[in-house]
Amino acid sequence: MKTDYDAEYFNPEHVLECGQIFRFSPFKEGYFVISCDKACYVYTDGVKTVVESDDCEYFHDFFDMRRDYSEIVKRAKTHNIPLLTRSSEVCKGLRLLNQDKEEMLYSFIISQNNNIPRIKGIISRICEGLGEKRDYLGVQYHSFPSTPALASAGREFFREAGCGYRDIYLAETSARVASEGLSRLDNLSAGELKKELLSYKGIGGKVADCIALFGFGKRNSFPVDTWLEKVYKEDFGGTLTDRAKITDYFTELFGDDAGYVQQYLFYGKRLNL
DNA sequence: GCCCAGGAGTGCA
DNA sequence: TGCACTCATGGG
Repeated sequence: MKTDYDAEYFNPEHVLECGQIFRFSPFKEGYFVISCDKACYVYTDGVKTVVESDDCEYFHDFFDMRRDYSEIVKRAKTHNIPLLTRSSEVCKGLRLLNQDKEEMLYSFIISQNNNIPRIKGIISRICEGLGEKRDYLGVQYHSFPSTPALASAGREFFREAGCGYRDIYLAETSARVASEGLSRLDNLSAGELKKELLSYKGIGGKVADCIALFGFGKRNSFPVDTWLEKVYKEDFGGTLTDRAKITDYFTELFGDDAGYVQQYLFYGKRLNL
């Protein structure tokens, strides 16, 4: 099955390369994208962006197609911040994905003090070791492992997958989630959710904000990493150094658009716009 | 060899 | 509470 969308506010490169997802790779005229145990092929053909999948309904929601991004871009420009204006215009095809909670939880624990190419490699090896084999369009891939599979893998498995010192975080947190589930995180406000996420081993402020934003749809979250620290200093003239306070500054400034703005700024800074 | 990467945990004042 | 130190690992 395939579904096509207006390409103006749906650019696969912007959506995938902006750092919110780690399981995708160039494929034919576009990208092969994996989420949980599902896969799709996404590419742009002229003025249309096409999604091919066995579950187009899932990926319709995954790519956040019910939301009007022209309004988000319009509001971003009203702040008159040069980097944000440039980035939201050049990257107006960027969309925030609605990703799986558990996949985000484990993926962003791995992301701490790490670089994106290596994060992708580690996650890929974990999926190959513990996930289930799948096939779509002749491509072999593995599902993201279930929490029980992760919990029974043991610390040494994660070390061999290249996680480094984060091995213990994954072992402990997956064991905890295996025993108590994640339903305790449902129906919480963004503030309450972050507070709860901070109680897991390996989850600090920045990672909690990423999980809330990408996994729980808390679009008023604003993760501050090394790139956003640089944006804060160079493009907002900020003087604070505490990341928690910088996060507060941005969330108060951008409110319910904070998460979208954060992605425009993060990706725009990395592209040196 | 150095510095950096979508940082967080720990110990100590 | 604040702050320095440490933690694997691969790329540039």
